[in-house]
Amino acid sequence: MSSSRISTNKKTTVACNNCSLSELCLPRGLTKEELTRLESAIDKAIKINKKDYLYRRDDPHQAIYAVKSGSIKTSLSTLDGEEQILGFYLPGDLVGFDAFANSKHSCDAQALEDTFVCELNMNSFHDLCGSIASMRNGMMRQVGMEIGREHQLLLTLGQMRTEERLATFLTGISERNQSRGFSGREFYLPMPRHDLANYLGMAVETLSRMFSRLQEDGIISVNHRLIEILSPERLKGLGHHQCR
Amino acid sequence: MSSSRISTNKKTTVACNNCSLSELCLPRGLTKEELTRLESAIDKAIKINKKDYLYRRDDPHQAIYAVKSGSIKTSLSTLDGEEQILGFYLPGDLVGFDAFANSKHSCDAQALEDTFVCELNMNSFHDLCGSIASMRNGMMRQVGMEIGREHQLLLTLGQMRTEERLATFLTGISERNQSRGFSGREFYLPMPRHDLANYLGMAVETLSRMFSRLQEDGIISVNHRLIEILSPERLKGLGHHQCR
DNA sequence: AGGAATGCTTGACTTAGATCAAGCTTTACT
DNA sequence: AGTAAAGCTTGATCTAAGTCAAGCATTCCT
Repeated sequence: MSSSRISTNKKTTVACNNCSLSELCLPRGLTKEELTRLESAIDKAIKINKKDYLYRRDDPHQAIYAVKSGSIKTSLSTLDGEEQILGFYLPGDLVGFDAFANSKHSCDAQALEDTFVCELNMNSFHDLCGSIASMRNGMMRQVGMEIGREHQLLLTLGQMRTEERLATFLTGISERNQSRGFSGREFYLPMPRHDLANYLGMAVETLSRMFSRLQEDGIISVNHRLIEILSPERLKGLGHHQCR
Repeated sequence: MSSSRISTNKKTTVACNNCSLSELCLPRGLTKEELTRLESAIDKAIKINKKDYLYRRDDPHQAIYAVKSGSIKTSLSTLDGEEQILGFYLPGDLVGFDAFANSKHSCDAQALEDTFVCELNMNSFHDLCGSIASMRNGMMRQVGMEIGREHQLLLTLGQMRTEERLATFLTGISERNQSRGFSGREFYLPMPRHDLANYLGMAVETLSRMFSRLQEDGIISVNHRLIEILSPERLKGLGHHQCR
């Protein structure tokens, strides 16, 4: 009813160097001139409404996206109507590398809540990667981190029992939030139980039971999507399968 | 005893344009001059003995490797001595992208059998990516394919029952062999049951039972590691969770 | 060639987690 | 505001797959 605010795909004027995420999503060591080039190539603060798709499988690869606020999930859908969630992308994360193989996206990317992204279109991407070495390296690093995240998830799905999967996930989110300057002790999960269960390869009921268990054990406190970590040590200790 | 052949890390003189894998591992559309540059940057036919490591976690990122013959498995090891196999790399595949995140390998890469690889060291890699656009694009495509493979495995581990996992795996190997000009009907699996079971997230015993089941159903014929696919259609039909 | 170790298969039994079912709470819609 | 629809939790039951155990086949080593 209120809303004089235009809220769909409207560019705003937040400059990259004022953006709190610049240190996360931009490669370091650009010259002033290079930074200007990068900035001018980026479309800023595009809004994706909750449940809308940032892109869908088979869409042409138009851009790489940086999540500024909100969150995105990527997933594969199967012919029989099931889905497998591949990743959750939070502020500071880059999305869109799945289309590198053949210039078409190979999965869906959907907003879990109203989300703002910055967008670097692929033409500019190619230009910048061609002419700026640190840009190329920064992107390689990002792709490598993406591969690393997926390896971690494979380990989770392949080796861990359900309780350990959840414990590892929560520890990961906590540490991630902390490293971004948010609270690692208390945070909201942006995704519904259904999505988290799918991501962690278990039934919703099992996930719910594991939340309850961790709460009964006094390790966390759960209030719907608000999680408080009471004992980070014990939570982390449940992750037996940490990488050597 | 015999062996006048030196068999360790000895360069041989197979030129890239004579290599049957060139069409697989090289980006298309290089000029003659660019191809020469690439060729001279590549160390050819380095032998990795069975069970030796091509690299280990935390090793510095020295090169990208192309499997010429033999096979490589990559894996994560956990503190409690478990491992999760992340991928099997067969002739024509590229290995080593796991070190993109921080110039150190994030997993182990071990030869399943005596294996020959070609090696493109990272200095040359950076040079070539900087100066040759099609080289850059080819590498991006390869990284994208790597991400796609991992997505597929996540779907397998997250959604499929054990029989379907094996069926999907065998169909994949079969199609891959076919597309490489080998037989899609009959082939040897390069990995022991133990490794395949780990990769597919199940116990060895379960894997063995699933092989037996598929054989009893007349879908495949199993003779240790030699697999013959009797009914590709029925095998593929067991993969309910194909991507939309 | 012989023995040890590794790899694979099959059977019997157990269990972690799925499924089914119900109720309760929060959010969304008109 | 009031109702419908999602979302979440807990309990009871069932089952796919894990574990334990044994035996045979193959490869490796001296």
